[in-house]
Amino acid sequence: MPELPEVEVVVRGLKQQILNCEITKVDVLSKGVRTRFPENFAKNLLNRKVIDVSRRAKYILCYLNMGGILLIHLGMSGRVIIQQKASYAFQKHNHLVVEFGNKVLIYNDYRRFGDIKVVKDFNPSNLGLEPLEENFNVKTFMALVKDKKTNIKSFLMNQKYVVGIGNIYACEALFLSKISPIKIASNITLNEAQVMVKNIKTVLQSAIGQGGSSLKDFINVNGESGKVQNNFWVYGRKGMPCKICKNEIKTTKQQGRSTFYCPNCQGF
DNA sequence: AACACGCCCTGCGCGC
DNA sequence: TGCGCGCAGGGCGTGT
Repeated sequence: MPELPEVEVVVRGLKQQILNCEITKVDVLSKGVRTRFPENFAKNLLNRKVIDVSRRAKYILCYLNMGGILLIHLGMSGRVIIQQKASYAFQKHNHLVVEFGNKVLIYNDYRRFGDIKVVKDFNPSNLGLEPLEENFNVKTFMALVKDKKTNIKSFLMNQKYVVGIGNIYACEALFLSKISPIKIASNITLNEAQVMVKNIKTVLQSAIGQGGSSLKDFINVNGESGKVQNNFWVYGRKGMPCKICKNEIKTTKQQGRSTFYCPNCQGF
């Protein structure tokens, strides 16, 4: 599911729902997701208060009092849902239930590509620029693409350069920028970089405003779907007419993932 | 070093 | 109706 906008939507929902709330009970319902829950996982969380919720890349960071961060990554199919405790009912693939008095936070993930753990701090050295921050700009973008022999789509999706962009928003940003997904990153011109930086910010920001993209899995903490999927330019539109030039949208594979593009608009 | 690929999982839609 | 196949938004480990 989740790229930057979807994770951001979840983070904002969590802020509204569990900020300053104390963890009153933790139910571990499975062995874990991508990695196993450690022995002391539940005990570590008990009686601690959520003092802030933020996002770094596609990670959700729930800061706890007395130090430490509950770190959640949604993988492909992870969902974080907040419900009234009274209306909670077990669903298949629920892995974790964290109670905050009369509210519960549920982590559900059928593919188990997500990750949940408590960490002391979170400053990974392998995460790149936040695309919505000011230091993601033409200058930093040009510095990054310099010498990169990989194609621009793979570059955009590589979290060590720019974070938060996955398959959907890479396709969408490249389409809006009229750039071929197979263009070699180092061949990006200054003019193209300007257009791309602007479009990446716009696409992500607009998706946040629309509550994210819900293909099949994504819902926010209140169980609601996003709306971006109704407005994709190219993603998922194979064989359909380009919304700009009416030519047929095509797909190709890059690094094992589907790329959607307009051959006419993007020159490929 | 930089890059490509396979794999971790479950579920769904499609063609036969 | 049922089965097998391919495919799905991420990220990591491994190989070249």
